[in-house]
Amino acid sequence: MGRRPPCCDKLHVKKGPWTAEEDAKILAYVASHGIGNWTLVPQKAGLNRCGKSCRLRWTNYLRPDLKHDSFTPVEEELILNYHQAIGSRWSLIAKQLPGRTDNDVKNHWNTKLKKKLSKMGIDPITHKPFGQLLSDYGNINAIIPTNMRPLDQRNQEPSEFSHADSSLTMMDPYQEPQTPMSLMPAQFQAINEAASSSTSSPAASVVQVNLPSSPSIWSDYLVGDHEQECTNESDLSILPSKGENLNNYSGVGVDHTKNSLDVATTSVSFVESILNRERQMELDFPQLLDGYSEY
DNA sequence: AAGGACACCAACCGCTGGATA
DNA sequence: TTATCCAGCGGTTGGTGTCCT
Repeated sequence: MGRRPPCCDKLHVKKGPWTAEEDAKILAYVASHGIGNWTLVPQKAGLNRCGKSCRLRWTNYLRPDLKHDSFTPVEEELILNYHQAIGSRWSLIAKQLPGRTDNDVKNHWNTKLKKKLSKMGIDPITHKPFGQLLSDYGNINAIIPTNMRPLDQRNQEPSEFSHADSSLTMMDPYQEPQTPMSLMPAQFQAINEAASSSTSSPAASVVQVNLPSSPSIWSDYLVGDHEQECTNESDLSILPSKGENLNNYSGVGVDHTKNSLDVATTSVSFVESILNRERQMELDFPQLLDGYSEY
């Protein structure tokens, strides 16, 4: 690809907060012309703004279908569950929340939900308790093949930092989930398929393993709150029934017939999930790695 | 009352992939 | 096939309001 020129003359366009007058111009333009080529909008609407800036103002603030009130507990729970499942794919998550934009969801996550999880002692990236992450960290040596360790460590078996419970070191990432997520809508299959079809983020490949595996998820700590909030049928309709097999939601090319190992029911660590997943990919798709062997 | 710390969120930046000439 | 344009995306920044000392 050739070098892309700037979308507008950045030195001479206005930046910063939008005025009511500018908003009115965008609204008037969209009302009469609809949404089309945003690069032409500033010129046609009489705005001294970058077209991209106009598009963002419309999509994130002016669109008539947007909600401007605060997030409800149900919306928050959905965001948390989707984030645990597919990572920071804000646009995909926002599509499941009518009236919310990816920017809204992202901001709410960064300012509220991330901190909320941290305060509860849960890592907002992996959605696992910090204590478990620390113990899993001690097991890294145990799951790295000997020939991949630094030379000076190859004769060492699991280090002194290893978790006392050896069952954690041989976890099967495809094991059955032990605890249903309190909110996991039926649309999840679709969203997860969308996530898997995208190549822009590595999250999906990790998520499909990570999603059903943790019995210690954030919502375990919120049962009381959640039960209070979800009192009407429309809320409850999106909940999996008690004991429902959440493998239905984990989709994305995982062969759950691999659950033949009768392993402990404790969860798989984030790192283990990645390493196990990569090993499985090597077995399933050896041709994918052909090109890398030269480097 | 002042001002520093913090929280919130609108807006920007830079990158990517799809469409098209 | 290549170059270009555009929309969409996620990460980051900066302005503003609120709280606390």
